[in-house]
Amino acid sequence: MTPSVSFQTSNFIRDIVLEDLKAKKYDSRVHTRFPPEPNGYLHIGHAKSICLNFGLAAEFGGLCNLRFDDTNPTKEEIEYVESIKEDVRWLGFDWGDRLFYASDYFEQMYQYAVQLIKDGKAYVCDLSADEIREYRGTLTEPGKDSPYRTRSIEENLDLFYRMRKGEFEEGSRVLRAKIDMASGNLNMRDPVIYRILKAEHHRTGNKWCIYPIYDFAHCISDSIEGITHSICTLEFEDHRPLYDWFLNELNVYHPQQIEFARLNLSHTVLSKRRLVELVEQRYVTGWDDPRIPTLSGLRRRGYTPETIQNFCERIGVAKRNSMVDMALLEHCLREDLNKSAPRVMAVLRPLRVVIDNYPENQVEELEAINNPEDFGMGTRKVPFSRVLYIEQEDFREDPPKQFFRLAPGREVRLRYAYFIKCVGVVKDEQTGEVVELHCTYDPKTRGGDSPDGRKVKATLHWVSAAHAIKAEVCLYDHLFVKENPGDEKDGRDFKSFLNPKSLEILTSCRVEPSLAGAVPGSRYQFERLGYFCVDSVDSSDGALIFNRTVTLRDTWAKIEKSQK
RNA sequence: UGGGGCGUAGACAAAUGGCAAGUCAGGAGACUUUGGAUCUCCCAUCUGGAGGUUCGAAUCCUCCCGCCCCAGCCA
Repeated sequence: MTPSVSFQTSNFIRDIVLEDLKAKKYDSRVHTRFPPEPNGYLHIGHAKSICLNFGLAAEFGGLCNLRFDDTNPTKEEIEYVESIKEDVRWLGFDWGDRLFYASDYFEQMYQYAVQLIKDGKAYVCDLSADEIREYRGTLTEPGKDSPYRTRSIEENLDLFYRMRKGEFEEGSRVLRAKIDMASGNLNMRDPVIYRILKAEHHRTGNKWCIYPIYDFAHCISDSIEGITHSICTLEFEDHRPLYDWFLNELNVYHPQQIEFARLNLSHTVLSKRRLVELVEQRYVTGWDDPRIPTLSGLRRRGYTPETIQNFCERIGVAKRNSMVDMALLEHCLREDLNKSAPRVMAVLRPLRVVIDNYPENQVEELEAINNPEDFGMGTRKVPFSRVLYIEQEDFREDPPKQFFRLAPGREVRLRYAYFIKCVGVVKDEQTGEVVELHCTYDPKTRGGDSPDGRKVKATLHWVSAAHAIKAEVCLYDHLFVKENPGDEKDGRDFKSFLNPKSLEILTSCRVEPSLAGAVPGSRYQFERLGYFCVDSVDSSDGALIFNRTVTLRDTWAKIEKSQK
């Protein structure tokens, strides 16, 4: 449970823990938990919570439990618990032997509910769901007492027991806490704590037909596990009085609930509802589509756990609702990959180049550095020959101002190879499209330096046509064109902001031969283009498929854009 | 019109009555065999607003304004 990223700034939760430690509260223990409901895939918003909870525990020599909040059998599935475990592990955290389920505590919770009844603090209510809503009142008007509120303890005990036995229909009765129907906090107006659900639970099977509601189950689970700091998101702030009420009435160990603002990321969506919609309605290919911010999607896209941990540390933890710029996530990504990804040359949109004065059948093996940020990663050989491919966008017949790359009559460097000069342009007679370039090379510039000290303004990447491997490359862009697609004011549905260019598939790419056999999931920097990883689902030895994780910063693109 | 929160730069975010950190974005320059990386500099006379307390206020007090959450037998 050692986080590979260390903290740099303080946040209010860390401050609370520090104060508690100083005051020797909770016997100086720090024990947190990450409590997902197994009803969906984890996304980067969950990562913020995971990093916070596990990170705090690690920082202060404490413990963090993984606990599934599985109190609603109608929505939860085993598939999700497996994916959640995998994602937490992948992110870099270890819950040791502390994998728990709220359902582990169902019997204890039942006993606690009985205790509340015996103390006159809970009652069985026969009102229908609609009636309960009516009796609850509104935001500005108090509710009114249920006619069943004054049932005797004996009757309540009997009815609750029979609810458990399955004698009643779903929806016919619930157990409610007896608190205050006039409270300004709606959660305190005699909240339901048990409902009848005749559904099979993924862990307890058909043992139960009554299930506790979140508010009751969560605080008790925290209490049983000896949690010290129960960290959750802002929308539960209103539930804290209830969390405290149950634990006080039950007179049991009492953790403290602390709320923080959930993550919002620009140009994407992080709500479970919207993610489900994108997946189920096939706007994306699945939960691991590289364009969505699920952990499985980010993983397939080529993100590293370190990047995500680092990002989560940088965004901080506060109570203010905010929207983090995707550019920050991408910055963390580039920072990480720049240090670790081996460099390689790949041409996405090939333009054929013939070196007229290069011997027809000659092949040279030129030495290339694997990572200029880390010479320990060594060097490799790349083949050079008479016919090459360069990137289409690296040539302009009529170069605009500040375009330093190849143009008729202009000399540039081919990385690790030679200076070449463009001496001829072949066009398609029909379309006028440039289909081939003729160049000459200067043999004295082998390796890329000229003995006479003459300079070139650009260095291009290239591959040898005869040696390159064909590959497919998926180019990804933001899934949404709008910064906050979740803002559906004006009546626009979030899906209307989908970016039609979020995926572009290039099928005629050429990559250098060293990439033969590249293993799925491995990451590379394609020089001058960006970071790419071998797709872990669709790629194979015979047909390499790369996902573009993120582009390199592109100063030229910025200049070009400002020229328009 | 009830209850609970939150307002510091384009985006995040520190500061704990002592003179507005840091990061991203943006701008300028240096360097460069990746227009990458790296380095340097610039980017809040000011903390939603107005008053007040104080030698001193983003921090304390008062009033005002704005934004978010809550009326599931979801979590």
